[in-house]
Amino acid sequence: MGRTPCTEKQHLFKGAWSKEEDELLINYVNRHGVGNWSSLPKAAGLLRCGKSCRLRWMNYLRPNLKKGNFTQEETDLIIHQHSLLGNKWSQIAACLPGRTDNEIKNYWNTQIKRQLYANGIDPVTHKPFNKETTDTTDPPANSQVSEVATTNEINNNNSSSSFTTDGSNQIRYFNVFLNSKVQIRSDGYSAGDKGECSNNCSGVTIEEAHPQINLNLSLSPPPKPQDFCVNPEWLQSQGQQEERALSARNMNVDGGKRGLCLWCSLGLQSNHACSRKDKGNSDDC
DNA sequence: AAACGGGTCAACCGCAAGAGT
DNA sequence: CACTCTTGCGGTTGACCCGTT
Repeated sequence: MGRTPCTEKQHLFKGAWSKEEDELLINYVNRHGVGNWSSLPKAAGLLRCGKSCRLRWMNYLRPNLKKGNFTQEETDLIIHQHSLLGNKWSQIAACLPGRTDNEIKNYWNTQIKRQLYANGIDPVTHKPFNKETTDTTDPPANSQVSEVATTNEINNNNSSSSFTTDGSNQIRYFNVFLNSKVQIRSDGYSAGDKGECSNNCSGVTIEEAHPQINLNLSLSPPPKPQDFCVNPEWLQSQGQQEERALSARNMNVDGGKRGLCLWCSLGLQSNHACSRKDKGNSDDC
């Protein structure tokens, strides 16, 4: 006997939530907390399936949700985390307090992905498109992009001059993200609803704590991806260090203005987040 | 002003994993 | 061990918005 899909249950609403439904759900959760989602609708007087209630609460109604456009730091962090985790939206969301997996997924699919494509970067592998490989959804396992060095390679050499660069934006992209060490939480992964991940990053790098983890950007997920996440402030400081290092070595590989955000450094000034309503976060651009 | 098309995002669907019985 | 139930996740859909023609 199969389970009856909640959508097939009679007398249950679907579609957009009304203000009254929202209030019923909020009032119930405020009084009783989140317990059993399957029994919650009936107890709260809602004609919705538990799944729908949970989704509404998690993605829209729960407190401390951040509304509005993504900041440049958040965007950078999403791309970086995606390069490590792939489409593990919930894990990426855990590193961005107040953001939901659904929100991040939408943002990725509607904006980031398109911009990466436009700039010749495969959003799946985070590598430049291989000229011989047009199927980006399933690149050959042994495909290599000669210009790309792994994080380990870069860190071992401690210099971004270790791989060939013609000063392209793509190389700049990899300098930014591959040189960013990844922090591992000391208390394990427990971000969940509170989005507390970024507050608890310990500052231990993957190389130090998990030397077996392959940081090469690829389709393959890391052995235990939920174990690491990036502190935005720390990532930003790493980016500043990178800028200083490049300056000291006279290696401003983007060939342009210093202090550029990722999008500008990729040559995406015309249509990236800086030109959005939240551009106050990216004055440097 | 209306039609059209592209972008955005809330919500749904199916699946998988884990817990409970 | 087998089955059901619940929860959570990722992919997809469709309504809505907005700019363009």
